[in-house]
Amino acid sequence: MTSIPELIQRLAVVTQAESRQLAGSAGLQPVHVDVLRYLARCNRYSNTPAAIGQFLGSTKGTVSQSVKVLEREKLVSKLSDAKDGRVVRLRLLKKGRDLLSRIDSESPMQAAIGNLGPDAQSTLADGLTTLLRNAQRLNASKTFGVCKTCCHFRRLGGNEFQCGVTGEPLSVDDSTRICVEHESRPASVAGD
Amino acid sequence: MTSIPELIQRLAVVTQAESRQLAGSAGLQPVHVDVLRYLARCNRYSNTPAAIGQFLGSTKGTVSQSVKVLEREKLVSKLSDAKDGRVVRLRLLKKGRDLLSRIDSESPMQAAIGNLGPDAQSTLADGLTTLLRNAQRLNASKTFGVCKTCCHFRRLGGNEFQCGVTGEPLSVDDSTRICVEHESRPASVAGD
DNA sequence: TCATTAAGTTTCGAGTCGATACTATATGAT
DNA sequence: ATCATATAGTATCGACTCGAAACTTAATGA
Repeated sequence: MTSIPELIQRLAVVTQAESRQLAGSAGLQPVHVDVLRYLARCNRYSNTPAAIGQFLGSTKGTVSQSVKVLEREKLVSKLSDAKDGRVVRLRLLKKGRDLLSRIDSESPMQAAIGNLGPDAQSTLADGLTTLLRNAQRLNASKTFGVCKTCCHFRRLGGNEFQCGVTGEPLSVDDSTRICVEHESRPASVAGD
Repeated sequence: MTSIPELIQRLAVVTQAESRQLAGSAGLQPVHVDVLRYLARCNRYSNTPAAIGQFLGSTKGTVSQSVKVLEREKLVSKLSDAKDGRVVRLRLLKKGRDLLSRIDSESPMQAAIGNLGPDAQSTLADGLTTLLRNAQRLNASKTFGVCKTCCHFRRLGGNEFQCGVTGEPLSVDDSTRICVEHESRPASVAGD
């Protein structure tokens, strides 16, 4: 019986090694793939270098460098925000999207999860979720959840939603995307 | 409900950020701590640069560099093997051991796991173990388990054990240490 | 004895990463 | 309106990782 920290570390090593290999086959570093994956999952408020830095736990300097590489490789494009001239908006280009799906389809880790059986998957997901929430709370790090699970998420009725922070309407698709502004709802249904 | 790969990735980011901070406070990189932790857990057959490389999924060149740093910082010492002049044996020095325990005691992730409750912990450990085994099998990577769970582990009777590969006797302590030569036993008790 | 293999080291180039200094745009208090 | 301050991002530096390749030394085997 191995301890949980050791298991997580092992899993992280395997994941990292796999990521290095898959990213390397495209001439990239693991972080670059992490950035692409984030951009594929985040909502329209969260596609900025600053948000990436918070999501990946790195500084703006590092993010700036990484983005430069991705831009050079035509995987991502920059455009500056219309309202605030300081902020840069990042767009995942087709080449980036294709790269991501290729990588995901070749990932043995993904396959390993698929081999797990639905029950095992859902209990594992539950355990990991609680652990992650705990760790994030103790580390005082952002939760970065999906819109739907945020305390500012308002259901207007039917398939109409609204963000309590910006007041903007949200589509069904919006509601499943990752947001920087995400705040967990005070544990309602989730097991403790 | 977030997907398992995403949960693992989030957990890895939090762990990595935490590790960077804790390692950084000692003037080290995360990898250095990983090496120290491995040396604290491995058995007498497995304290070589080559084994570290396999355990951490990096090349011998990289390991050589990292070990050089650890040696410079007096956290680890080298001595060459008596039987085989090519192999280097690494010893974790007191300063290294102390650093490790300080880091572990300050880790919010450790605390988060502690907050989990015994039942949640054991089901989580089970899920992670199966997932890890699957991933390792698919990645054709070494399992690196503890002696006790190896297919070459022989129980002689009482507290006397033996390694089927080297033929050497193993103590109780030996049997709980990580080994490079580890091979999983063909799934006997472990749940699928 | 000589080729081959294995364990480590060294060096190189691209890149991460934290730190720091910097630019440019927004915001807020007087 | 002005000026201090905060925020988003960029640029540069030094220590380090990492893969690759060349190299050294020691073991192994035909």
